[in-house]
Amino acid sequence: MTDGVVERSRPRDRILETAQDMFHKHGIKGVGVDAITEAAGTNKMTLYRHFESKDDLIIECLRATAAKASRIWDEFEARHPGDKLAQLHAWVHKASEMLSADSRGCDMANAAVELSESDHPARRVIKELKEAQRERLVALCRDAGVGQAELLADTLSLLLEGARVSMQSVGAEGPSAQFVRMAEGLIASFRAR
Amino acid sequence: MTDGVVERSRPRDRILETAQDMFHKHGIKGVGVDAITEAAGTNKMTLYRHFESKDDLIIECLRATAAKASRIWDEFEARHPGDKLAQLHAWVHKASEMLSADSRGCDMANAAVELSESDHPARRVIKELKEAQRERLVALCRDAGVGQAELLADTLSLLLEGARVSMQSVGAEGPSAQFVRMAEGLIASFRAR
DNA sequence: TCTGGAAGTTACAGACCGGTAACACCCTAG
DNA sequence: CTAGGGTGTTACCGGTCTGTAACTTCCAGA
Repeated sequence: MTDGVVERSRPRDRILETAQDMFHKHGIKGVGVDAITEAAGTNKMTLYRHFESKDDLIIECLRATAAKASRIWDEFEARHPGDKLAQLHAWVHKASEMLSADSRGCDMANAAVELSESDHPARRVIKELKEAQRERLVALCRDAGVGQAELLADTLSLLLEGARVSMQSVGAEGPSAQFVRMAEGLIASFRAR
Repeated sequence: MTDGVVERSRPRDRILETAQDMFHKHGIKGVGVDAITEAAGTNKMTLYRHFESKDDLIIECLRATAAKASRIWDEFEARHPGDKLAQLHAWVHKASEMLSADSRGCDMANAAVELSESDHPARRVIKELKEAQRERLVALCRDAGVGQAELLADTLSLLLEGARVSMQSVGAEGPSAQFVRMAEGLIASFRAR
């Protein structure tokens, strides 16, 4: 289960899943299309029959990642229906859980770092997806009855983004280890007002 | 003054300065040694006479960047001698200033994202330099008389790291726009205890 | 003025990159 | 059974990458 996703499903799905995994682990510029297709148990021609270019594949991977994240958000609502504050705490808990489980951070943020050309087609996609996530967190904070919901959401957002990138520089014993304490403290402090 | 640093100084210095600039703007994997030497007004052989490899050059660039940052810290002490709280506020102000002036974030964090191989020689250097910066911020918070200095320092650190990476994903109008408000609010809140 | 070392020049090696052409194969729908 | 679309295979293109070899030029210090 390291790199080779060779279950029998349709080649396009295997390529997408494998590419997501490899881009995440090794970075976008650190993985060639040959390596992806080989790990997906197929070949380069099949990749280019399903995706216009590597850039196109990158974009589809980012969309797939965002869709996964969206499903996790749906779980919060399913587990704590109507209780927005509980959902916010679930968000903090889940974020911390994912920090512990994986040290390669956020695919979209990493892609934004790697794809420095300002006109790269993936950049507008990254921006769109990140903005959607931001709005969702703002809405959650607002519905949880917190004053200054935007500010709390943005602060939590920066904290998490920072934790994910700090993990990659200094490891799990660095500042990111205190993420839950920071986030819970902030929520309490904003609610107290 | 975009890329070409062709003033007459010693080739090694020109290469180092140019490489820093180009790695920062275009990413490490986005710049080849040929492009660096050309922009530095020299050639590849000269580069390899002064640096063992591209990896070695990367490491020297990171050290140079950290040295620059260290000089900025020294300015805080020079401008507000003894007044640690003023220095902390100066840190916030300077951080925000640098966020506005540049949207490519922290070279060390970016390098950690790009160089995903866990045994890359630059990784331990990044960790060392980042840990030194963390200790310096912790000391500043402690000397400023803040309770829970470590927690404040780590929170500020994650906020800034997050702001720098968020800037690259969603731009300057995103959550990072509130950095000063967040940081000042945190400092006030920690001091109130 | 002579000399030694630093720097510049050209060419190249060997690997990898994204992307394409041409063709053989297989499996399923009709 | 047959036709056709999806898939696999091989070879290739032009470009870029890090790194090296061999040679020339330049310049400062004795």
